[in-house]
Amino acid sequence: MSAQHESKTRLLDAALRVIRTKGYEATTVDEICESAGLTKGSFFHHFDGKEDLAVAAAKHFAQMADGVFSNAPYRKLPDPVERLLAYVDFRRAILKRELPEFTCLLGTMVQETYETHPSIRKACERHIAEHAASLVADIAEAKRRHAPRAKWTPESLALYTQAVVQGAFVLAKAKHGPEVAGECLGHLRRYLELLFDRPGKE
Amino acid sequence: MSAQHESKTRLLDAALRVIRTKGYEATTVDEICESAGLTKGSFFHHFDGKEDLAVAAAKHFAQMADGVFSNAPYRKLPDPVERLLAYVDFRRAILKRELPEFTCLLGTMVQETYETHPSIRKACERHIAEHAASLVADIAEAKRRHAPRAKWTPESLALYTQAVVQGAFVLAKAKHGPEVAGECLGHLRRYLELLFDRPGKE
DNA sequence: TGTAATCTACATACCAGTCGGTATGGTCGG
DNA sequence: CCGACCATACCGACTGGTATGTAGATTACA
Repeated sequence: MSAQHESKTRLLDAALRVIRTKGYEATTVDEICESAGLTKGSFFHHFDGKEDLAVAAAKHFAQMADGVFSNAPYRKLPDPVERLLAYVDFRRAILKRELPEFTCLLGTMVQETYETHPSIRKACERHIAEHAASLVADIAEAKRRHAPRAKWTPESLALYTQAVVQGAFVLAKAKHGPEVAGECLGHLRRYLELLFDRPGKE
Repeated sequence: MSAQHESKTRLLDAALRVIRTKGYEATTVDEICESAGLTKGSFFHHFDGKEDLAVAAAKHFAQMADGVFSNAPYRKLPDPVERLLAYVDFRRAILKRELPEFTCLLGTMVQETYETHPSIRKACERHIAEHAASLVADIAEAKRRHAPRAKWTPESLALYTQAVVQGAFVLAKAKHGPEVAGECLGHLRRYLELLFDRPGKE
């Protein structure tokens, strides 16, 4: 069980690396195999094909991300607003690495496949929605305390944070550097401070 | 001059349609030719290759978008804050059409090509930056009037609006519908209202 | 000894780009 | 006005390379 899973995991890890760098359509099965140190025979033993791999890679990516965020130290903060702001700060801190290491596989793949590969699109949709949902409880609690009569819903604000993150990645890729993404997250933080009556430092 | 340009324009228009639907790597030259009602001979007469086409398509898209925004009626509003909010509303109004008709060619292409096709990446970067720059004057004036001491720069806020737009498109593709994008633009509008001391309707 | 995992070599299809050729329309000497 | 010439636009069959996926043999292990 461990050996087989290790190979499958190696292929999935390789898929993350390559697809995040070149996109889904431009990555070849051969390249993933080479990057994983395996051959095509092994690949097609574990996956039905490239599309099946993409769906599995989306899940793999989501599990990895979920591990990172749910174990992050800021999760222990007692106040929901603090946790929310710390989430943004945490995302910002991640931007130090290389572009393919901090950008989102789901956003990358869905842009290419939303009309042509429904199964990939649905996988990306689901995992993005799940990550957004993991913010809803904190947002709902923060709203109850600081903006109970506001018209927006916690769900829409959670999705908005994801839109900012995805858009920040697009701009970072365009500018070939993470700085612009950091500034975007700064604006997102300011918005949250304003919504929840934090007298930001101006 | 007109006949030749018409063919080239037909190819560029076709490229916009196809690439916005399937992404850059998945679109084939043959498909663009067919969609334009021309043949490969004509294609390679007008463009050096697929990459050259992508750069030209980025410019073509930017020119088209520039025409839409600079001629939009809201541009005549006297107050810079009003113009800025109306820009967001205008973007929201555009979301009625089909996904490939309102999403951004530049954001789509740059996600795929940022590491592999520097010339395309640079074209996307430039045209996104130019569009953002077209908002800076209004933002700067609004800031001078309503938030002169705020720490953020007009340039960073302009880029932030583009990040939200790009991110909204990514989510719209994931959910296969424009509604979520509209809600994201609603949050963006609220942020601008808060920054410029508009007492939003809550 | 049988099953899952992996390998090598291959088949099949497709795609970017090429190439020789045709059509059109303008220019210029006579 | 005529006809030789030329440049630009366009055509479509072909090529070389590459991609996904297949098949059958081999290994590892239970």
